[in-house]
Amino acid sequence: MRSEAEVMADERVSALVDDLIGRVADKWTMLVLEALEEHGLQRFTQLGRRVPGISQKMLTQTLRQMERDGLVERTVHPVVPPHVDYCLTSLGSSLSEAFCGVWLWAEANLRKVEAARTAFDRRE
Amino acid sequence: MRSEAEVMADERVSALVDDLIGRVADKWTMLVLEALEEHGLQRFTQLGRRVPGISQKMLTQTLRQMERDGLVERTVHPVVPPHVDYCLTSLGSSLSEAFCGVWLWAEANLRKVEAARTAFDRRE
DNA sequence: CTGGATCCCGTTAGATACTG
DNA sequence: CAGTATCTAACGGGATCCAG
Repeated sequence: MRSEAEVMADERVSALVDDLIGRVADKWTMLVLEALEEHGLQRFTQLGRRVPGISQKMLTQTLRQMERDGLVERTVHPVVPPHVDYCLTSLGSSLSEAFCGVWLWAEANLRKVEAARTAFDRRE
Repeated sequence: MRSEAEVMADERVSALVDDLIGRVADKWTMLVLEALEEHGLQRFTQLGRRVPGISQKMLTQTLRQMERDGLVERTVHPVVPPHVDYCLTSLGSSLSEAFCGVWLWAEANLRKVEAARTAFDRRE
């Protein structure tokens, strides 16, 4: 049988996991992750073009967070004009791989979701 | 070779996929999905307890959206006091399965992320 | 009493302009 | 080029209110 301490430890851990999921299951994080995975090392502005709809602010913020979480490596080249590039760490790569299933799901089930939406809206 | 029309169609599709990812890669959606997958059919309030930190407002909103997208089925029993329960559709189940890799990743790499964070914060 | 809608408020995202 | 600053608009949380 499991001790009370073990149960409490598990609860703390799953709270942390939920927290991490909350961080990582974010629209921009996923999209940036995908852009970095697909096109490899690239610069800030390139990356921005690869993630349609993102603002520079959210791009900066998302990249900072991903860097802090160890998903992305940021390299500053001390030149003028400034040159900064980003690439996935192995941790970031592994997350991207984990997200692969979601991408496939989205591609495969896009039509079903659209159908469900129109059916739902009609029902209103 | 691919016609211009095909390329444009692909771009529209990938925009739609990005959009769908944006909807589905949401903290609360993922957490609700997981709670429904793990505990099966359940009522509004139960579900709320299973997703720690969610407000009733976001629970309602998330469930409505998931219902509209065909991920969740909502059943109202016309009794007093009201009884409403929710369960995953097969589409919802398949998404939950697709997310499975992310959950495993989060559990497996929690420590690495924490380490990366403290290292990053120390560097400041 | 449950499920959920509404209102108010603080936080956050987005657009634009500006800087080293 | 790669951000930061600023403003506004939208969103999330909490309390309250309502219908069955």
